[in-house]
Amino acid sequence: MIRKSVGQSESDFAEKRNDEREDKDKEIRERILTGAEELFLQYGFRSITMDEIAKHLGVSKKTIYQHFADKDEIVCHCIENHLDYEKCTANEIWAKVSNPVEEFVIEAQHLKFTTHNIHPTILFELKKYHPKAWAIFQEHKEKWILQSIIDNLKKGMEMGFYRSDIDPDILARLRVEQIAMGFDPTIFPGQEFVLKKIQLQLLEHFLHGILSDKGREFLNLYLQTINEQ
DNA sequence: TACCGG
DNA sequence: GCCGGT
Repeated sequence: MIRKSVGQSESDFAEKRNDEREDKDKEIRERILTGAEELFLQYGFRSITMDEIAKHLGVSKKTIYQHFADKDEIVCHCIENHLDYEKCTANEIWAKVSNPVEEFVIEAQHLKFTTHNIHPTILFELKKYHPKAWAIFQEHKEKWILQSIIDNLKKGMEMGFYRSDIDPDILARLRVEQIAMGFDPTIFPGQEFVLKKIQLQLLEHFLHGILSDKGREFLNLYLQTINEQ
């Protein structure tokens, strides 16, 4: 009995120390990922080297490679983190807005905010040099973004903000590809076009194609009150 | 930090 | 020559 309880408390200690080490590992992993993401977003994946990530964080490359197998793994985790974050903010926006038109507008503002200062060729670097991360992004687009836009369109039709004769499954895909197109530097060369202006134009064009009279009235009034603030 | 190999 | 990986 006694031996058992001593043994247990020893293993408790060991377990506790183990937990603490795992927490530390998690912490440094997250630090590496956030640091890398900052650099990637600003300069792109290709131009940022492992040396620069290490220097940016004030750690050695060795430390980084103790936590990640290679650069590709870091890129993939950055993408996953970023997509989780996007899901969270989308849910927060959905909880706050009063109708689907407002959701589109707030989403676009958020997109404008998050894409402000990001490197325009980032998505095409993913496709070319990090196909695994690209696949993660594509799946997110296909499953999650598409579905939330379909939901938005259906809800807007129910509420009478969108025309009743639109096909949500078709137009949701149009909208998804439209957003992607806005990021395509082969279509909109970065030197000539400003990302946020492109996305805003595309959204307004899309919205005016699906709005009912009621929806258009709301949008005009809504944009007016926003611009006054 | 220096070095190798792609 | 550069950069990921050791």
